[in-house]
Amino acid sequence: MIDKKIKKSNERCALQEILSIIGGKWSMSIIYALFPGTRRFSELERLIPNINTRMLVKELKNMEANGIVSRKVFATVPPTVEYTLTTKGEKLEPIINELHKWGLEYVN
Amino acid sequence: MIDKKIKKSNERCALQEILSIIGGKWSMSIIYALFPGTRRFSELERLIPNINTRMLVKELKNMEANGIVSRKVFATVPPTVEYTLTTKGEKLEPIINELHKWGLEYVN
DNA sequence: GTAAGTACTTTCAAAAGTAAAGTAATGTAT
DNA sequence: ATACATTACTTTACTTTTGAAAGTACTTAC
Repeated sequence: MIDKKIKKSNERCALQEILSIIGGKWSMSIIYALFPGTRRFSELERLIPNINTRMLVKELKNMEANGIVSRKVFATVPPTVEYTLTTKGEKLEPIINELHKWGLEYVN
Repeated sequence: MIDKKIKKSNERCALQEILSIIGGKWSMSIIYALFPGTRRFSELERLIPNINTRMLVKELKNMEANGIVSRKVFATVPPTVEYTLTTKGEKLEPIINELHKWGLEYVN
C-alpha cells in the first residue's frame, strides 16, 4: 500500500520532470526538426515557423544541458554551430511521431 | 517538391496545435490522473501535487473545449463535478505512457 | 567603407503561471 | 442560533516566462 503510493508519486514526478525538459512550447518542434539529422542554428530558425531567436537559443541550451542534443562549434568565419540529437533524444522519435499522428487524426 | 514542402509545413503546424492543447505545464499530468477512470475536481486537486486551483480549472476547461475530457455536473450540495476522458483523450494513454517510460530510462 | 552572413544577446512589453483569499449553497455540531 | 465544514470554483495581486525587435562581434566580399 505504502509502496504503491510512493511509486505513484514518483511516477507523476517523473512526468513533471520530463515536461520540464521537453514540455516547452518549442522543444518538440526542435527535436522534430532534428530527426532527419544534424542542423545548423540558422537552419533550425528557418525550419521552425514563428520561433524567435531567443527561444531557440534557450531551448537548445536547455536540451543540451539535459543531454538531448549535442552542440558542435566550428571556428569558421562566419561561425558555424551544428546541433545533433543524442541517442537519448533519438529515442523520442517514435513518441513524437505517435503524438503527431494523434493530432492528425483528432485535432480539427 | 512543392507538395512535400506544404506537407512538411502542415506537419509542423499540427505539432504546434497539439502542444497548444496538451502542451501546457499541467495537461499531461491531468490526463495521466484520468487514465484509471472518472475523477472529481477535488480528487484531481489532491492527486496532482503542486497544481493550484486556478490552473486546474483553466486546463480542464481548455481540455473540455478541445474534446479531451467531458464534464458532468450533479446538483448535490455541496456540488459534485466529474471529469472523464473522452475517446480522443484515451487515445493519448499509450503515448503518455511511452513518454513516461522514456523519462524513467533517460531522466536522471 | 558599406553591406552581408552567422550565432547569438539585450531590452522591454505581453502573456502565462502562482499564491492566497473569497464566494455560494447547505448540512452538521455546539 | 451561530460557527464551522464541504465542494467547485472566482478573484485579485503578484512573479515568472515568453515574444518581438533591435543590437553585437567578427570577418569576408564588393
